[in-house]
Amino acid sequence: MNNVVLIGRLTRDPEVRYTSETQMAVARFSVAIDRPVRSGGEKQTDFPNVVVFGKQAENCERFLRKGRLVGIQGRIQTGRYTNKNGDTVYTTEVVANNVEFLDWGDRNERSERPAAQSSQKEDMGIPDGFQAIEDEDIPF
Amino acid sequence: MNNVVLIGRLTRDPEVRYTSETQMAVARFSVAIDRPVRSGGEKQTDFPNVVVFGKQAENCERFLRKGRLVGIQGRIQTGRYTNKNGDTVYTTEVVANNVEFLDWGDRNERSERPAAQSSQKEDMGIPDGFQAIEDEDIPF
Amino acid sequence: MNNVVLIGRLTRDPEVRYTSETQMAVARFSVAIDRPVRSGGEKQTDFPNVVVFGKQAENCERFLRKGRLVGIQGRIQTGRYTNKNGDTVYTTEVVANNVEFLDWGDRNERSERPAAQSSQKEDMGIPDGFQAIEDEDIPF
Amino acid sequence: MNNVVLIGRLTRDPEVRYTSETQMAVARFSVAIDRPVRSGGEKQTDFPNVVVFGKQAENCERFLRKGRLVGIQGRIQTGRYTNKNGDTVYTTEVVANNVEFLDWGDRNERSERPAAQSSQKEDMGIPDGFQAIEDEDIPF
DNA sequence: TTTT
DNA sequence: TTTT
Repeated sequence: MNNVVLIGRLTRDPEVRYTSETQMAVARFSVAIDRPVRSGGEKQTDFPNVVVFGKQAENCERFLRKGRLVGIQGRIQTGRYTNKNGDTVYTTEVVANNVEFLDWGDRNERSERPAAQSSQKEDMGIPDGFQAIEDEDIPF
Repeated sequence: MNNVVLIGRLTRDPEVRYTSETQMAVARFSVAIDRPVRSGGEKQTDFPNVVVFGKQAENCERFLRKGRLVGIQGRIQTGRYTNKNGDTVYTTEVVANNVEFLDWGDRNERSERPAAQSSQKEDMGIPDGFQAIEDEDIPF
Repeated sequence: MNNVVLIGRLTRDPEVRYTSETQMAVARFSVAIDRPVRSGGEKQTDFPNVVVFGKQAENCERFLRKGRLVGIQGRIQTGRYTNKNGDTVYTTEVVANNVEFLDWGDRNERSERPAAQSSQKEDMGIPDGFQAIEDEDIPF
Repeated sequence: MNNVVLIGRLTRDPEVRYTSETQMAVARFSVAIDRPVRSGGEKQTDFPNVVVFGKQAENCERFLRKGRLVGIQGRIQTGRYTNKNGDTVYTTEVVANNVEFLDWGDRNERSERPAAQSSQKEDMGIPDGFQAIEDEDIPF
């Protein structure tokens, strides 16, 4: 069992690359999640990193921008690599199974597309406030 | 372990009553959550019932209306009672530990309060997109 | 977003039926989950109902018995039907995506199979403490 | 919303220190969680780090050992620090709200205590398969 | 590297 | 630094 649910705002636009063999999209971003404020305490925020694969990653590239609110269901994945100094770096990120777009704002849209509208969302088969996962999208 | 996370829209205004001894608020509502649409399938929706206690219930009464989008973290609670026909009715509901208001819309507001605005939210100590839980609110 | 995680013990042996057309297995059971005990309070327990489909349901039939400890990841599903008195009954159950067997005990085994052992588990391709979900098992 | 549920086995004994001012216990460990095995794929495992505070940390020190199975409910916390080379290191860990001991094994027990038994668990006020969180334990 |  |  390894189950994560997050609701937070993108700290920057998603970064998307494509795998060389299958040209599968891989989107990465981090989300800001404010911790519950203790009385008399100051605001604190966590910034978990998120990875999304496949068609969902393509939708992230099209629709998500810095500041957008998203709901994420996924799992924690750990890894490691050796950096240029030769020491081991440990990584922890959230692999998303499902990304829901929780505000369809009209600001911060990329220039190559018009603002999201109800009709457009339906054209794309994207129900309001929900984004289905397709089996063929899951590469792991 | 008994952990539930929901994101959905209120199917009606919250119903709020107060316990007789301590005058603690108890808010009840249900949320609509669309299931992921299977290709070729038709839309289906679940309607789990939600209960909230204490100060959070008071905030639900003030700020939540039918159609609002909320994020809920809580647990499943089961119970039973005997109805007027004398047969046992089994109940299942989600007891919320945390309710987050995910859209601060300007429609459907109750008449006795003005539309939520940034400054007002800060007046109330309610951070945008998050609603802290206070220890003294938890009655269970 | 509709995400549930439970850890609890089966209140009875799973009930399994098979759909008429595709002969897909459908397993049903409920689990007992003790609530955190409040100091000075008495023990209270929730009994959510769980449904499992496909190959996972078959594994539940083979390996799960009353009293076994399971971890469940799934979602809340609501429904309704009309009973023989003609009144509408509302239902809430947890549809499991993943069922993990958390104790491989040697008691309460069905007579038609020997006690679970390490070698047998490996024969069945079931890793210890984890039960993979196969895509073809998911009927919704 | 920031919600994590894990079930996994300790990769080593918990490390416990006490804060200097309040002498609050802080336990740290990581858990091994096998990923669902893809057909034809090889086993892969994640190793998220976990932190526990207060009385629950003390219980971890007493009862948990390398190899034990635990259920954890908590949240993702990120941070950073500067290492001796002067570069920034980013950290991600799971802050546990609740730790459940899922196997009360008789091996790997520390010498200063006998094997856990039903009566002893009740003596300690620890219900079987569940470990309550006390309000005064939560330091954040 | 941090969002409203 | 990795568990059964």
